[in-house]
Amino acid sequence: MPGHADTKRKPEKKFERRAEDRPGEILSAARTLFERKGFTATRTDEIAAAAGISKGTLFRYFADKEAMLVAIVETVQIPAKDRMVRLVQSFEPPFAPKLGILAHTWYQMVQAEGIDGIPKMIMAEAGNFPDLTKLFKARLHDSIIGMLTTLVRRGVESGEFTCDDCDYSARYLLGSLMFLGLWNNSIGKYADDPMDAERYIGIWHKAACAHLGAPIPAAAADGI
Amino acid sequence: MPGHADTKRKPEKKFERRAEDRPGEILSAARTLFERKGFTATRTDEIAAAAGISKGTLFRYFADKEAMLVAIVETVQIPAKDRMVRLVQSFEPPFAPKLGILAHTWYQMVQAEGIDGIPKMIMAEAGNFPDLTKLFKARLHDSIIGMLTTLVRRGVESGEFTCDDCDYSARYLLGSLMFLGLWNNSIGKYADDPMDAERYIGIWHKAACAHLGAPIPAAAADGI
DNA sequence: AATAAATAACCGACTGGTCAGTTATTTTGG
DNA sequence: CCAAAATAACTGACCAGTCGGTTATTTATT
Repeated sequence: MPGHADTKRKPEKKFERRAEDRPGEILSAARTLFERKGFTATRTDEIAAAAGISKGTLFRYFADKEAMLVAIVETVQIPAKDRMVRLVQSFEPPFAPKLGILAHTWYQMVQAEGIDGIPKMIMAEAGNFPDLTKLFKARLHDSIIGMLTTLVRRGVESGEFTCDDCDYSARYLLGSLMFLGLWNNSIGKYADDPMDAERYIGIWHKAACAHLGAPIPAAAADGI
Repeated sequence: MPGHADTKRKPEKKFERRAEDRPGEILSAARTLFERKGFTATRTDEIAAAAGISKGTLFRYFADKEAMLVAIVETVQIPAKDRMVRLVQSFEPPFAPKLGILAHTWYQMVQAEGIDGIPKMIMAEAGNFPDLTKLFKARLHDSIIGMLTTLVRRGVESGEFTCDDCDYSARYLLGSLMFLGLWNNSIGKYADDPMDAERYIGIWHKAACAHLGAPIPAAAADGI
């Protein structure tokens, strides 16, 4: 039946060999799915389908599912963090308004890069993937905490801030900001109660300045 | 070999019928395991073993695994929340020091009740169990946010606080406090970097007071 | 230039193991 | 003796990762 009297055979390729592009395409597909459904809930078949390849091919390029997430962290999230660190290094006093810039830039960046949901995912899967968790902590969290601690210290040295526990203040600043993404990618998302990012960050900035004893910049709640 | 000439058989009951106590025992076992390993990672066989019964019996008393978690939320977490609400209702100005009492009491309570890790669990599983997520949000989170919003409003009315966005300030206060438990039950736990609760809460209290424009009570960082 | 041989990319059915929930059977106790 | 309680063996769905076989592309040979 198929092809009956059809003499001129259209070769109709079944696939193309595009080894160069595959890893990137796989990671892009995986990132989108991880972001939307979480790590465990994302099936490797789905990643393959979204990347336009078969499941077998997936494992030509990555040892296992976890390796895909590790690659995303390493190729997207860590570079993004590095950009933030460089931005903060360029800051000069007064630092109070810079905190707002920092938060807004961070938020815009994770949105643009499609990595908004990764911290929630890592926290959710921490018990199942301790190695990944340690990677995240060592290569991302520690480095961000260091950056913030330094920023607070510089503010104290310049006389702009007061703070008697810079390390935990940095943890508090990061934590209270991270909460926005954690909430919006879990309960906020699945119980239909997302928080408005600008509004939350506005409060965060105001509270951060107050905590550090700095006068709150007039336009604290404005964009960027 | 076994039993050979042992004529006097010790009946040695295989089980007892204790329908009254089973649900509570099951929930207690489940709570401990959920707390330690998370919801998905906890096997129903483990719960049964910990409760000293067989797996089949588990499903005589609970429709499914999710029902066990729902029951824990309803019988332990919601009552605990109600106690907090009652505590807050009893507060009189000045409210600034009461915020510290609130945070410390909350922390001690969740520790004592063994429900410290539940919010992290709910967030982690939000996508897989939307009904549970909505329950948590409607019966716990909304009610806590309402309580905090009212507290902030009362402070504003009494002239102690300044705040132009009570709702999001309440969300911020709760979120930044919740982060402690989220962190310590995920990355902090599995990457060996738990935060010191007293120290974090001390910072939280100081920042909260600063944000609300209230003088920081002298002993802000002290226990209770 | 045509074709054969070699290689690397790719496919998808399959495996092995896991686990929530079910059921046939046994035990208990009034 | 019988109904409720409990057990233990079972089922069926699920899914990460594998493997034998297939196809596209490159290289070698004439």
